[in-house]
Amino acid sequence: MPKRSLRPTMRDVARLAGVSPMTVSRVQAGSALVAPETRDRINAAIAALGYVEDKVAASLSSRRTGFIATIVPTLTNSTFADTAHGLTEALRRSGYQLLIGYTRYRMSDEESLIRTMLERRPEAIVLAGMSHTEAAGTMLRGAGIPVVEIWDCGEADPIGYAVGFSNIESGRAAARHLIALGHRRIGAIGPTIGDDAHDFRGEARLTGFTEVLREAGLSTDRIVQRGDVPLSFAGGAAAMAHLLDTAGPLDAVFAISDLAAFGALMECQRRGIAVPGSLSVLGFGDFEIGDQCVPALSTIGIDAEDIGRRVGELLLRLLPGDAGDHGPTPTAVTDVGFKIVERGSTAPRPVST
Amino acid sequence: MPKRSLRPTMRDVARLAGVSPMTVSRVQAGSALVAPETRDRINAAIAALGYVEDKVAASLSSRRTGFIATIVPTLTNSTFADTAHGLTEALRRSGYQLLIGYTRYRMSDEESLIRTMLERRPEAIVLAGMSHTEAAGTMLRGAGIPVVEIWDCGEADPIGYAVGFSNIESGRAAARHLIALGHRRIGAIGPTIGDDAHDFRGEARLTGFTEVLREAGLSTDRIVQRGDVPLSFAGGAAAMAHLLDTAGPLDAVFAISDLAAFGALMECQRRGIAVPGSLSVLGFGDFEIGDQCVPALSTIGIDAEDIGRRVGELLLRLLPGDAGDHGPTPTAVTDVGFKIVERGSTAPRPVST
DNA sequence: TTGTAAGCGTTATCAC
DNA sequence: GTGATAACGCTTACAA
Repeated sequence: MPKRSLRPTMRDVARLAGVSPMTVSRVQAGSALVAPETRDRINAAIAALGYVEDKVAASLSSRRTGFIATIVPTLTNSTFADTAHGLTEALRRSGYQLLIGYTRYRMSDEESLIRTMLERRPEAIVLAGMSHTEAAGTMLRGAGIPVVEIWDCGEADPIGYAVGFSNIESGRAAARHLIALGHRRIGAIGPTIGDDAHDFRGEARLTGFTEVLREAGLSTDRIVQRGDVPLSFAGGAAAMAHLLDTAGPLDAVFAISDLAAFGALMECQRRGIAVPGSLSVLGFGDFEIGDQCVPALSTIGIDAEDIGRRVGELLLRLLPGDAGDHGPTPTAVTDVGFKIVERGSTAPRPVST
Repeated sequence: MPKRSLRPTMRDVARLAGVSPMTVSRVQAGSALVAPETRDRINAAIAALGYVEDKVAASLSSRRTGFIATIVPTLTNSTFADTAHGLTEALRRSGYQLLIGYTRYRMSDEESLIRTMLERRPEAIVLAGMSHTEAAGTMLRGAGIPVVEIWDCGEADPIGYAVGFSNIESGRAAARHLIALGHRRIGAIGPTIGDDAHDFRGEARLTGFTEVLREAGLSTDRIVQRGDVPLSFAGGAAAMAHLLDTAGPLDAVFAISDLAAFGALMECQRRGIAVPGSLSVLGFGDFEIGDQCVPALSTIGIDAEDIGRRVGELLLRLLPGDAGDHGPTPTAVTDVGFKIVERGSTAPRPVST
């Protein structure tokens, strides 16, 4: 029997207002079935005591925590932060609370995070990617709540729902675009494939890219995978340096992330290599930096915030809400697509050369 | 009386293992006071049923939620994401869970977020800045849990603890640095001061900067505050364009964030203005991008991740932990300081001119 | 080493 | 409109 709480409880409020706890509970829940005077008296008591509802107890009793578990690879990358932002905004007025965790791109972290989050009894779980450990898959399937996999779709069946795009297809599109510009000696930059740490989506993009190069009869020798997951500025610059030092003449380079592409761009700048004059650089993700740098970065555009927003709308329809009718049953897969954003870092291959 | 849960409870595990729920609870808590065989039997039952502990109930009963509430202005900015990361890492093995919320730099959002988070009964609350609404201050003081204000310190007394640095002093240091390089016609870039949306820390930096300019007898007319909070790439570029268009000759510019400084740098590049040849640019924050761009950005360095780490260590000492001795009582204020990082975007004023 | 009893602060349910 | 009662699934405190 723990020592009595320092904070006022609903009982304290009820006592002060001269009603039963149940009536206070009704006021908290915004029920209209309370007499206006009673409500005022209760609100006065709440203010007087500085009462703050205990949602832990409320959650246990009502069996609704209002938590949405969200698991992403990293927070440090604006992409997933944007998605979390979109999700938060979509959920803003609904009273749901995001429970955010990140995996550092490690499957083992993801697995333990899923368990930890499930212990908090979220009403839904949102996580990046379609690849999980076996134990993770079992937990997700047995969780009894909506599961939404994001940032990828099209290749495999989702556990529950999926909101994303085809990473493989986006990689293929990148390759086709560079080929269409007349480039032939094409390179690509991706991260090292680790044991536990994986950027599955970046790898899928590289896979699609490689496929198209091969189909076009072009060499895939200029595809480098080096640097820690996730590849950032410095990793992109280092990979570019490696390409430049060892791969011979080069027409164009695709990086699996704008961060790496920007690093590559800066490496070119440092070496006095004209972009796009003598080398085209194509990024991925449409990060804000690509729009601002000089030259502006051509990229494959993904609307990260929109992914979050759509997940929020999906959840609002899936979860029992006070809004009543939630429309038709949602489809399992939402493909938000991608688009090629042509800016200043890509150009047709010069006629001479 | 809600419908019986679909998930197995501790009772189910206990029944299957032929023990009382209390013994299962002990196993979950990692108590050594359980016979090895009993433990094995219970773990087998847990695995067989796919039992996942209900921390909602555990929290209510034990009065320990394991939540640390964390409120930052934005997640989209790598700075606060880094701090959250540092905090998470410091807390990783302790079993505490971050409850992250962001205010969009709005005091009203902060206030409602504090209330929402307090309802979840966190064991500590961490939030950016020392400025809060009156109601927020009241809630924080009455919360009965450790309060840690971060990213600023030195000017006011913290509610509980503070981990940060003096933003005013950092602005002063920025001005002194540019003056010491010989610059006289000095500008600065900050965001618009909104009604509800405030970047108090950025404003404080600008205040310190302005003070020193004034003390040195230099004009403060080149200090522009425009663009939405928080100032990012595009805002910095626009402010730089404005300065260049209207402020006449300019020796150097300080931006209250590296993001804005990078935008300013790119604007110069677009206009063919040599940096640092004819204009020095100084940023703030030591974001990764400043280290990678060309020219590399001189900046005021703050170790964002370290702030989070220190908060985590502070909390570990403050909170009742299984570790027993937590060392001496922590001091109220931890100043992590800042340092001037000289890179390629600043240079002494050319002798001629 | 294990079990019993009571209760954490709220809400569902049903009676008044 | 309002209240009494019984949970929600777990842990504290103490007994055995």
